[in-house]
Amino acid sequence: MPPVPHRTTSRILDILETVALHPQGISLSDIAQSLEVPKSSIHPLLATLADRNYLKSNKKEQRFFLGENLFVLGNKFVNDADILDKIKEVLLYVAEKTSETLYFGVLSNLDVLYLIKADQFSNFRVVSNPGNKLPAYSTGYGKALLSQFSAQQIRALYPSGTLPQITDNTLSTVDALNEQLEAIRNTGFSYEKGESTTGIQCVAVPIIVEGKVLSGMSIAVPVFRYDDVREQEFKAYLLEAKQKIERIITDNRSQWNYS
Amino acid sequence: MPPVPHRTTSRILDILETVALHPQGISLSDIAQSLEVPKSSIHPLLATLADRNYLKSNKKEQRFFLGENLFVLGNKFVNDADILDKIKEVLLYVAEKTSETLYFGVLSNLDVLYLIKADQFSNFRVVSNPGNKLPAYSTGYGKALLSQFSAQQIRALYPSGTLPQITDNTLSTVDALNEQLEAIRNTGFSYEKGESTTGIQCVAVPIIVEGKVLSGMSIAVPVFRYDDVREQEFKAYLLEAKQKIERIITDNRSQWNYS
DNA sequence: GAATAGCGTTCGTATATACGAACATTGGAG
DNA sequence: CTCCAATGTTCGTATATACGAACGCTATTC
Repeated sequence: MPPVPHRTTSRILDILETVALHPQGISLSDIAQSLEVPKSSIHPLLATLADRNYLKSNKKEQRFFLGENLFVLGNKFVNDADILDKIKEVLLYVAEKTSETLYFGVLSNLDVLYLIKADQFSNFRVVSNPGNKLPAYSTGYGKALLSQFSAQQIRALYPSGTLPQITDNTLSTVDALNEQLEAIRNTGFSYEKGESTTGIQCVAVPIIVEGKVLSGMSIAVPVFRYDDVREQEFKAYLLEAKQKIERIITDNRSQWNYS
Repeated sequence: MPPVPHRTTSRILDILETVALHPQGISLSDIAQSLEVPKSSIHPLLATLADRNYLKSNKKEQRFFLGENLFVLGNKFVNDADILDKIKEVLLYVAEKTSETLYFGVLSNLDVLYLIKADQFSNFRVVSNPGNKLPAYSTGYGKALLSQFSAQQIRALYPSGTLPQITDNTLSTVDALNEQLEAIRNTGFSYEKGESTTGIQCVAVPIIVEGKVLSGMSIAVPVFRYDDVREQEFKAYLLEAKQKIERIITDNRSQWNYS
């Protein structure tokens, strides 16, 4: 933590995030207005970011887009170490056995960040849906990740006591969340029923290494393919995969820089 | 172009790129030494980048790594529009038909940037992954992309007249490159024989929309699976895919912000 | 266990940068 | 065709920031 956050650095990150929020492009003036800073203050920053290909400027339409070098950096984050490849193999195995979709990710502040998605059909290695974030309390593996915190800590993380709704089924209160987290700590399994995407149910487990919840994994299933029998099957595969992955992480501890 | 490049912005990008070059982590002092700036100058920048999760600091080992939010931004670059998904489908079709690996990418300065890779098997050790860059002159589709420039322009882009070697087979002179580019302009096909990865041959085509070379696509094949008969087959599939992709781009012109 | 070498951290001041206002340019409306 | 309302751009000065040196901390070495 700096004495105060470095202003220019914060602004550059704000700029990138603002541009990211506008896939159709955004003008210098709109960025300035959105950040509540003078146009002239961010003008040189934008010019440099564009010059270095971290932003792309469409000069005709006077709009800025994200630049290719962000893609390059973003991929370096996951591609350098092969530990994620090994984990993906485990996920693919379960995806093939169950014909359902597996997710693997970590906690990023109060959001879950999808690092890997594995399903039967799109098993080529393009960073696609990974990279998305969702509020942790609204997803199966998000709740698995939150289970590392005590009820008291959870209350401190969500001081308002209420949780913004994503769907009709999203948990709405911190008390309800804490109740589920307690169950997760006791049983080792986390459940989600259409709380982030209507029509999708999940079972999830936390990945725990040396007593710490490092990441989580979930299997996502359309409601119409979900029943009690299959749930038992999913849980068995999840447990098997969990152990494999915890072993992989233990054996490659130095490569784990994701949480 | 700014009056002069904005110093702080440049430094932040330099920091990120320096950290990216050190997957095993790098200390504040080493970053400072590498950029030839005082430690105290970048200290607040690093603290802010880490605080915002664009860098991750391992405080025990005093090392910095790339942070998850770079992954988030990098994925926004490709995920927002579904145009790349559509192109991916075309590549996957050819990958299945030929059982070989397809690449799709764009020019980024003098490098080729891999945007999509499509192959049948996910766990194969691969030439390159999306997000990687290679010198354009050393790859099949890189040469396809360079074919949009005249011999004179190419000489201006590589003023030394010589090309750094990647493998034993990399083209070594700009004259040799220009000779091949002329052939590409005439035939529409670009060839590579182990010039970036020993043992891999490529055939590639440029993707041309409204007279402009926007991107390129290649099929990468181990030498031992490559022969004249298959080459004809590859070229037929590439032509078919090229037309499909050019159509996709034409129909989704507004989504194309990649080059 | 003392000494050392490396690291991150702090702080006052020289210096680069951010700001606001005025200017320039473009596209669209009347 | 003219005007207007956007946009991006420039420039001098107030201001935040970068610098260098000194400090403190930790871990390794002898």
